[in-house]
Amino acid sequence: MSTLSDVAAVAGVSKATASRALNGRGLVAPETAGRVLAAAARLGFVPNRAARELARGRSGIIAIVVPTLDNTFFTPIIAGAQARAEEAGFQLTVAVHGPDAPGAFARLASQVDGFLVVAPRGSDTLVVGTSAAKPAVLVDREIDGMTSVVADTAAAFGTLTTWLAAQGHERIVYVGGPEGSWQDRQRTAAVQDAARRAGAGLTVLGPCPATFAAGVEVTPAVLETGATAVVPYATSIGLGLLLALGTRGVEVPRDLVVSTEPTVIEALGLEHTPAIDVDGEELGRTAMGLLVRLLDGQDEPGRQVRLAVPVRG
Amino acid sequence: MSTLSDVAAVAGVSKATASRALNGRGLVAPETAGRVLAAAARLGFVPNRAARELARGRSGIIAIVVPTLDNTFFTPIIAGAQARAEEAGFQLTVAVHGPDAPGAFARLASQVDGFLVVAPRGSDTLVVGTSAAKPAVLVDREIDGMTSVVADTAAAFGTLTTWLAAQGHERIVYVGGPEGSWQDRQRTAAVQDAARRAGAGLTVLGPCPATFAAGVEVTPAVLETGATAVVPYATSIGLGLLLALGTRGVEVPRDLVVSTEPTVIEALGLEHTPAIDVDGEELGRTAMGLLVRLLDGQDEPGRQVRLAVPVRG
DNA sequence: TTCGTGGATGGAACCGGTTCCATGGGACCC
DNA sequence: GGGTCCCATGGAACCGGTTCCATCCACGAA
Repeated sequence: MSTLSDVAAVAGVSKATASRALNGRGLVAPETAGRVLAAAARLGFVPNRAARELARGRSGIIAIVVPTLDNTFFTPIIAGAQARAEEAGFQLTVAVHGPDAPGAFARLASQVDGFLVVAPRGSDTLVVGTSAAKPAVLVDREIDGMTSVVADTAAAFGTLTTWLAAQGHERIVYVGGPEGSWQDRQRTAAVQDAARRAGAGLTVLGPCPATFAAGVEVTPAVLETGATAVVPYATSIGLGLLLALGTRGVEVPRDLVVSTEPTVIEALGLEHTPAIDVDGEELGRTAMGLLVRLLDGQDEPGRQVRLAVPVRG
Repeated sequence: MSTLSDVAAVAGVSKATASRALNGRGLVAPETAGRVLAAAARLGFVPNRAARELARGRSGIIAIVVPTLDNTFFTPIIAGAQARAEEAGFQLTVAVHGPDAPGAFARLASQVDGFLVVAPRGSDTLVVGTSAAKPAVLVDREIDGMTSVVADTAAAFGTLTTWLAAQGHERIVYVGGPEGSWQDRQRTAAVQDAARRAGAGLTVLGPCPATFAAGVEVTPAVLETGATAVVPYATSIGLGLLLALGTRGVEVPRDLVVSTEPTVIEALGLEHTPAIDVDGEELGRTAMGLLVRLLDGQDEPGRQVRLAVPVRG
């Protein structure tokens, strides 16, 4: 492992100049910079992260805190954040916050430069309090004063409901998400509003955890309403529904339309089925982008970004 | 943020002694150590990770490299590894290796102390070569000379096949996993062996990517064989099968038995359906445990651990 | 009493970068 | 031609720990 001193020696300059040349800061003669860069390349120089962190007083690590890894809604977010972090020269660590969220934050806070917080549930004050120690960006939820980025699924659910009503569906079911979910509150309101405007009957079921099993379980209740269209909170719930409907001989979408996401439609060859298309990677990427700006002081906390969510009718 | 110097000053000792007391190494008089610990507690001292890394020449970070986060087989492994890493005082970063696996390794290698490698596919030499720079533990795959831990699903698949044959199934289908998968080779061999011994007819389909959509797609081919039992490589494939069978009016398990995992059985209320129960968290925990021992020099590379996988008939 | 021994402690070097500050030299202007 | 200013560069301090080595002290043995 070669060090900065080695590079400096080979290039015939001091450590100080070598450091400046490699970081692109400060003023270095182009010719000198070229020599340093060449030397670094030849030696395969990789800066020692620990030394850099110590000198800069920054860890270069960002933590993304998610409730679980078992929900495929979160994983693309992580992937997107990871990609963007790498571009910006940060490392990402994934922390799963179980029941002991505050404890987990406290332990991490001194180790990282900032947080990406994915906390769909839990009280506002808890989220704010635990992530106050370091700059943080809230993902897919909004709290006043906190920087956040959300997929505007509420609007998408509204559009989708309107579309269903326009297709002649007079009885629609919305299967709600987990208890206390911020997004569920938004979506419920949007769906109710859209149904009311369109004059369609709406039944709201739930709360339901965002799992496959919950979708299976809620199926009888859905059928009981006599509805011709279902809008489930999450893809996992929708899959559970589809599976349970299949075993009951209910044909989709002939007997009942179940809204879902494009990948499911494609996989199953469903037709005449509406879908919303949340780009989780984009969500993660954007959130990380905001956090990097916060850390660089290019942005003040509190900015709220909404990403449009396409609806495919 | 208080530093070691602060702690030393408060305790009335030198930095050297304070360090020794806090790390439990070297010899420190019990009375002195007590004073240092008390001072540290009072000041809320948290050692600066970067400084410690720099001095020790160890980063304290371990990377787990997975092919994707979208497969729920990998995520519990990460969770288990994460838990064990925390116990041992390591941080875990999750790296997703896309097409550029060697590049990803090279960039990471200088930043971390070791690797957990989850590489179900890809050639042996590639895996060995890319992870040779740092101590590594291979997860759910075996390569001579590398430390590894695998869930012995091959044995479980064999047992399961035997059980199916004993239940009277004369025609069985095994839906194979992704092309080049090490586990798939093991499982195929085990299933073939068990079927032959039991005198049951076996059709091997595939290769199939471990996705939901692949399960849907393979369904017609499965039905065509006239088999009464299917053993899919992965849970995701099995779910696709179940879904597609439902839409075709094939009742499970009356018309066709589909082996799966316990959580699916429970969710769907399936009966008379065999399941194998891979404990992903345990896999991750064990792998991390092995890596920690490697890093501490308590173990030589090359140890291979197999975890038994229960079969529920 | 003195020497040897070993445990507790402190001083200081060191890990590998970053950055403040001082210095030197060249170009430009008067 | 001389003075000024600015830019490129180097020296050295510093980030906050760890650890080698020397020192000091107390105790037991000769």
